[in-house]
Amino acid sequence: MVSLDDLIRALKTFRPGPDAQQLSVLQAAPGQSLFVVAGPGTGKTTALTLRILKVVLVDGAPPRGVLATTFTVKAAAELRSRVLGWGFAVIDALKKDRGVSTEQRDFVASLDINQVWTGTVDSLCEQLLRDYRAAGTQPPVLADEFVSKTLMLREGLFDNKRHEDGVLDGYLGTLNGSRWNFHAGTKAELLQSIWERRFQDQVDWGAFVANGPQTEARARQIVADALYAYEAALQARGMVDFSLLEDEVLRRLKGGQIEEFTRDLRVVLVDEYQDSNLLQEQLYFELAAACGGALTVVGDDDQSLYRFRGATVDLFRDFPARYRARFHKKPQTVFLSNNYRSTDEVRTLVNGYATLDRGYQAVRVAGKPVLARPSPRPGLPVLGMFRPNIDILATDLAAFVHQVFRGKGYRLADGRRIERDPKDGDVGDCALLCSSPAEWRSGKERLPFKIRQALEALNPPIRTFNPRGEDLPSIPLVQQFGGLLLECIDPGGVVEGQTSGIAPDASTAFAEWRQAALDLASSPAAPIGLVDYATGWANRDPGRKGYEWPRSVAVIDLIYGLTHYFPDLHDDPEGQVYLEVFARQLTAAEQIGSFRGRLVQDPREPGLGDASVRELLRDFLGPIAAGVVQVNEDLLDSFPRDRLSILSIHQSKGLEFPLTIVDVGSDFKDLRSPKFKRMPEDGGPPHRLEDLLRPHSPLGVPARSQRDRAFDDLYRQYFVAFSRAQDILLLVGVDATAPGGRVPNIATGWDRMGVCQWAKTRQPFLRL
DNA sequence: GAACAGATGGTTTTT
DNA sequence: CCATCTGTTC
Repeated sequence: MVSLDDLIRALKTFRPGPDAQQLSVLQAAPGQSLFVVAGPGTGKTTALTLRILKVVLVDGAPPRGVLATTFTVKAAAELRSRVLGWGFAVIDALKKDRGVSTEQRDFVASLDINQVWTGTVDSLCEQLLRDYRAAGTQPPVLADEFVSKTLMLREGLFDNKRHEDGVLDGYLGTLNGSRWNFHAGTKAELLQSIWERRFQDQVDWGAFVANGPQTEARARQIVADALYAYEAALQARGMVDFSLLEDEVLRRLKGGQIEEFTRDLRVVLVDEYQDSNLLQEQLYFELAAACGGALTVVGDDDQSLYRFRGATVDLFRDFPARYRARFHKKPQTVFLSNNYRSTDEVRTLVNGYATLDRGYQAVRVAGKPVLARPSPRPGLPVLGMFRPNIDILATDLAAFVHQVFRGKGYRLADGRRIERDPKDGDVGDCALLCSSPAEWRSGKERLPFKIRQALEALNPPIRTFNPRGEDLPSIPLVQQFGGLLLECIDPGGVVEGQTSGIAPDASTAFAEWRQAALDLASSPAAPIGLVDYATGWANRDPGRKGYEWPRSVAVIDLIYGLTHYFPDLHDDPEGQVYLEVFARQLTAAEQIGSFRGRLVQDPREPGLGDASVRELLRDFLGPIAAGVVQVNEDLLDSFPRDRLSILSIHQSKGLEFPLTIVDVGSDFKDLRSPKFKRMPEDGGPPHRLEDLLRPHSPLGVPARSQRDRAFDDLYRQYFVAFSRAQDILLLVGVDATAPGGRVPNIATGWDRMGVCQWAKTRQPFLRL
């Protein structure tokens, strides 16, 4: 083992050492539980990584005894690369260090940092079920989002025609809050949320079904039936979804069935703890119990954004008390408040924003310090661009971006300039963060659409990157590609016409897709050879004399064959994401269907071929066409350097941009604009779901009203958005919702009492 | 300036 | 479906 000083000396050979706050995270004894409250840009991954290295190098814990989990796949990958990268560098430096004895050198050389376990909770659970099971049993297959959505739709809703049931309809409609846009997909999502919360909140399900108000009794029973059908469908296929997976692992941990794994455990570290739910807390507590309560949690209550997915920020805020109740020891609280990301101006605005609403302070961690800066870092003022309407806003914003990244820079009134980094700066240094990246809302063009148009109209044009901007089934490329797949699999829709169980939305989209494909095929722009290729598939004609069409072909071959005629699907970043959706959904269909994603053609049994087509329509193309399947988060981990990225604030979590543009209200031109996004009057579906299920959970009913929770969520959202900025933060919106405007809006400095704090004092930004 | 009629706008985020 | 906006009329 080496000393802490040795470790820090080694670290300093390639990066600055830890600051005093980070030092207290690594100094604490391995068995000491830590509650690390880390604001944005304060180096929490750094502190976590260093603690891991310290536990291994200084305290001598075997690397395989260290377990570090985070909430997202992206964060897990980052933590892993940091642990390995710094680990190898530190080991390298120690080997060369003259102050280290031969014995110590041998120890260091013997370490295999690779054995440190990093990943998401779900990947941990999956591995535990796979590696530590009773002899002779099969590990369950994990049903990903694609599979579980498809099954919930098919078995939960369409089976027994529950989607036509008036009672269920009314019940889910109330939970949804509005009949607007209320279709099969929405219902399936609500059912899935109830299913997930049941496990996440550890709900006493029997009590929930039996103990509701009399008027709801039948509705609750139908919900229970639907979820049972979904569960049975998973079980029949030997599958588990994320909720069942975690629940099963918790059960086995409690039953001591995974001792082979837990007996080696020395420390457990959890990142992004503010987005944990009760089930996950129980998992962490069980794992920590195996190593004497050596549990370190890191997070930021102000950045908890995933209530709608079951996150309960109270678990983070109340961690010291909850830990004590379980382990009868006190965790040590450490605040990381030195912000290394942003300029003083941005930091000041972020600090002011977190404390602007009195009601919000009650849900924050007690005694949390403001973000500080060890040494001053003055920059340019925070900027605000507000315009009379969205068209002028889009034009002016496009011009601004163009001047900065393709022109001579943008000149402020005082002469200072905003310029791209002269070395390697490009539009990729800038991101537009919105509450939703959708380009359209009820047939109207939103800012992401208008900014795309405006940027493309400039010289030279700037393209945007926004794979989630459009409704997937209505993207022309998706329609053409999907239409060709349809025509190849089921020419003329003959089998489709005889197939039940295709959602009405999917049928409509299918018709559009087929038309788009036919239009493409008959247009002069049709790729050469495409028609012949597709006709070959449609006629099941191998096109060569002496060859026969195989009895069974994998549809993945068709996908790759067709891709050949759509270069955008592999060359264009957005196209790649769309292709991935088709490939993933086909994999899902393979896993749940009986034809394994294959197209069968058997002259002796014509019914078999039709059945394979039916399965592909229902399980492969149907969910994409119905809009149930969305572009997945981890499909877009890197952003093109030469495009303006448009992303939701949720997607931006954990990222930072030199120039961050936040849409604080391009949609809010008058008081008719949606209140739930700016000044809620009551809670939304996630808050209603909490109130519905928490009475039957150990968590108990939430202490705050739905409305207050809705406000809290909005403050957190814009806190995250504003704190992404490194150098320049630019807030954009329409005049009506600018501070002093008449449209109340949390994002422009209003508190929940209806007072605009930013209008009372000097505005915290410079108007452009 | 009040009262009325007809038009308008419109639920988000996702492992 | 409903709150709000806009225009018209007195």
